[in-house]
Amino acid sequence: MTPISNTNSKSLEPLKAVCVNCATRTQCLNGKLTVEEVNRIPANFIRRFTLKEGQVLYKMGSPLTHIYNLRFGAVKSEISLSNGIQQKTRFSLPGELLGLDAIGNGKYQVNTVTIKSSEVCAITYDNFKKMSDEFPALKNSLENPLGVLLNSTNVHLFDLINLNAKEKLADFLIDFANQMSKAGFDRDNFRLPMSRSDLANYLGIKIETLSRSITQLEKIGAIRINHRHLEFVSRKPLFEILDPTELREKHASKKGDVSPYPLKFEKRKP
Amino acid sequence: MTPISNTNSKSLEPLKAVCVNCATRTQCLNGKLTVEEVNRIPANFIRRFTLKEGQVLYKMGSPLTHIYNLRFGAVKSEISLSNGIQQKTRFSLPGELLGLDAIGNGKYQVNTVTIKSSEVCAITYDNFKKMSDEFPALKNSLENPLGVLLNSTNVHLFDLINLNAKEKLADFLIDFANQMSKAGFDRDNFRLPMSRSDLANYLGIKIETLSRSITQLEKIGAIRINHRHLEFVSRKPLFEILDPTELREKHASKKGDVSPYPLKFEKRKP
DNA sequence: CGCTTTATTGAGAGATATCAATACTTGTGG
DNA sequence: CCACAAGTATTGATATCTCTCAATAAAGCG
Repeated sequence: MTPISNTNSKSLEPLKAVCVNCATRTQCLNGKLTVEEVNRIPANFIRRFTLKEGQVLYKMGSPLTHIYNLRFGAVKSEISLSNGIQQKTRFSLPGELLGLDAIGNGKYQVNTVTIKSSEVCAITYDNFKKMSDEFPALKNSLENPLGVLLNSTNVHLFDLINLNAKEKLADFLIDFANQMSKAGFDRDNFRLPMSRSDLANYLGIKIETLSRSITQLEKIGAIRINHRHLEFVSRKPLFEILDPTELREKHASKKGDVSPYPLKFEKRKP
Repeated sequence: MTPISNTNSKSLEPLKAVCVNCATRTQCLNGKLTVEEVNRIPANFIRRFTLKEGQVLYKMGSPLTHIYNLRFGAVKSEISLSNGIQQKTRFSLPGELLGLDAIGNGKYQVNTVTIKSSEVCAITYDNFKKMSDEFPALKNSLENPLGVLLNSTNVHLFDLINLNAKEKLADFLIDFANQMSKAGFDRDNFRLPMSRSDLANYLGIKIETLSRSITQLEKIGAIRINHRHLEFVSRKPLFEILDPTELREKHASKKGDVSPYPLKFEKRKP
């Protein structure tokens, strides 16, 4: 795992072409700019480069330099303590910003490591601020992705406390498939980018427990998993695991505003 | 629990006096403004009011209107699902901003409820943006508290996954005592503002388990608890619970930059 | 003073972790 | 091309921790 500065990074075409045609631009920091404005961004502000699987994008504890946009590939974020303990906090797919964890105190709070070969754009935080000064549309454009990240962290926290192993897995699979779909992949048939070990760690369970949960979901005819290849057979049993009383449909289906929380626990109220 | 709009809220003195002398101003949204600038804030932008214990400041799902600063008291934040399930996500003390959870998608993501009588300042999000336009010092002033909140949520997430009940309690007590101290209270002797039920829910354990953990910490001579009154007898056994190898001292004591993570797990590396 | 709520304690049940054995995958070198 | 080694995943048996259920005690409140 080599830090970014050691990689053979090279900028490609002139910036204009790069950003304007980028598939992830709407989710990127310049998403609110007009095409004309994007073309005025100084070419040297944006660096684009590739990373091989297992390479480190930035390290926990190092000072905030860049904010990144993941264009292709997949990245895991992990807290990494000096005694070797690691906690996976997030799996990121194309279109997602990386580095927001450093906004709070100027240091990155996690390691980010590619889990497949990836392509990333980088802008320095300082240059982004300069852009914010020039383009009013960018004024608060970090607030929103930060807020979105905060919300999704809170959902993860909720799930960790309130779901058992099988439910955690069902919830994760549904959610991750949606993210895959949003990133342009098949929602029902794809390759999981992370190892069992990383996934178990993320879900707060041991790999043996994860393995058993996978077996259970296969036995009820919800999914088929072959190593990292995942196929959804039927989502219905997954939803039933997460919501035996089928409250989900009732509540989620107004205004298409789906609650991020699994509705189970029909039994008792704490 | 009555929403804020139903409370008899009245603004007090003219704004100048209010903000300039406020003990929590440095942590507030206007913390980066000069005294002169603060005095130019339109008086009607800031509303200050009191809430009795158990009153709702804002409700999950309602549209973002205000950002709040807690001046006195204590507030709990909770996810609240339609089937009655609740998850406490945070306990806030004076000086903390409230409402940041709504930045992500324009709706508050939690209920906030006072757990003792409190005093709060409110500014509408729109008016704050107007202020941001006028005062360059405010340009990115939501980014930082958002980032700080994100980081503290990630620490909470780490603890929930990696600590057992006794460790969760020890970690919480040390951390909360520090927050109390920062808010101006005695670090070693104070009244816990939350019920056992709320605390257990926050820690992701049942009240019986919490009660047993309290008993254990009392038996090893770390604390004395009488209902909500907490007294620290010695922090040493608490740190030993969280870090049997005493790595914490070694690593935390350079540059006063204390790691937010408890260092235990000297045994195995996942 | 009784009633309701909140907290503590005990005994047994249940879920996940731990330890251990086996199978499968991938890569290497003869 | 096969044999072997190293890493990864699955499955089984047992241990451990927390939950659940239940009883009791203490505190707050009308």
